[in-house]
Amino acid sequence: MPTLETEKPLATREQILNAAQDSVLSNGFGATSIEGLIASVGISKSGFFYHFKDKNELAKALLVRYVETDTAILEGVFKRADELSEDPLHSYLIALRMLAEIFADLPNGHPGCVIASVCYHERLFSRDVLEFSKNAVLDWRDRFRERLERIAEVYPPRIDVNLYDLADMIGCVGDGGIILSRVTKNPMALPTQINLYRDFIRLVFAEQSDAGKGSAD
Amino acid sequence: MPTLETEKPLATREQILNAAQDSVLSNGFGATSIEGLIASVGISKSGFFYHFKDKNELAKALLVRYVETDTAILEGVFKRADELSEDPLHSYLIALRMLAEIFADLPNGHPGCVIASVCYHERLFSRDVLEFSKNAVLDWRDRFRERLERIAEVYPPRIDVNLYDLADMIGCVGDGGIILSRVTKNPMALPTQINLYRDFIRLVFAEQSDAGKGSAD
DNA sequence: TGTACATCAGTGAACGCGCGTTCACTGATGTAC
DNA sequence: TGTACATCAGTGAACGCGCGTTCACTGATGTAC
Repeated sequence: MPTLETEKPLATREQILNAAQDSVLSNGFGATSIEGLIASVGISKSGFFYHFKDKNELAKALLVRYVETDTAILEGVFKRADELSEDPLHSYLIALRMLAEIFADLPNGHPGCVIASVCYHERLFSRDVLEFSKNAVLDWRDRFRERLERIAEVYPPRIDVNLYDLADMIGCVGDGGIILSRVTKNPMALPTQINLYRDFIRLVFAEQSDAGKGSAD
Repeated sequence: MPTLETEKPLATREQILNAAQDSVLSNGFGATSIEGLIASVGISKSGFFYHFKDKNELAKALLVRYVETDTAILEGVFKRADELSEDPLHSYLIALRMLAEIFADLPNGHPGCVIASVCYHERLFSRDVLEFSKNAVLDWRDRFRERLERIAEVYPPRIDVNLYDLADMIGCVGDGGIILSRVTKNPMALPTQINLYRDFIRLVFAEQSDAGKGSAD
């Protein structure tokens, strides 16, 4: 009586990363001990060092995995938004709404941003880890900025605004929203703030005097 | 030949807190060792324990001091802004500009937010520390919200917006801006984001059809 | 003014535990011929 | 198909260092009478 083939074995390395991310985001990297991780995963200490040559290698792997996951989520959201509307502003607003909904649907709220955690432990990590972190942020900025440029071509901005900064702002509101959610223990704070950024975008680009073309909502 | 009386002795306790804040914001609390602190301050380990009964007491003192300082800065900014304009929107916009300038003038950028650091180490701290942190955020929200209410009475908001959320947003943009500044190593990212929030406020409340009363800038 | 005591701001030595890391080893599975 | 070797995914024991904390003590200053 064989069970379904869809059961996931969940590789040991992945289990370690899950336990590590949970601990790093709630205890900090310095208070995340290998001893604690192996206890929660159920392997020996040598088992850990088979997967990661040292603790710094664990941090790097954690960061890489987080950035890859987040980038994939972002790409997915933009792809679906583009399928729903060809208008760049429409699509951008839909994507933001989707992001807010994804975070609102997480049962315990957003688990925390590994990039933010790394930046508050910066003296612990090597230059390449910090560079990777920076490049991820610049990549996300570029993805948003490129869409904002396309919007600005169709909808001239109502105020003089730098599109790089406006692209950065979603990351700021996101990271700040996560902190606000955690501190106030209110998971909805993050999606609420994302929707507020969305309102800002609408005010900057839409609802011009040509009201005939319909709401962008 | 006595030196000026204005020379500050800088109490040992204050020196410890300065060294601790620097380390906590750049290494994290777990990787901040008492051994390291006493080395940089130049006292013995027992000297440290004379001032703080344990490491958690240090965290609490750090948080309390940070919140008090930040609250004082905020109160000062609002007070000066109120002296410069009686109009609630004007005053709010002036205060935001001042905040952005204060951060822009810090030579190495904002040192980091202790509240944010605490929230990314939450499992390390006792309930009262987390409560204190939460209350500080709720207090700041209230200070901004109360001003936004007064603005909304004079300038009906152009969009349907929750003033609590709009008050929270400055904190989010601030915390997110600090992270952006650190990750991209660009101290100007934080003041730039604050000015972007300021643009949002202007779009929400000002530049209504009654253009006769002059720019709010 | 002198003396007794209290408080302040620490020192110095010792404690045991847990940490990250290393090393020699192993049993199961995969591959070459 | 059998045998030899390589790789994978770990185990178990030991290491020394640094950590937070405790304890008995101290010299300088402040206060009571």
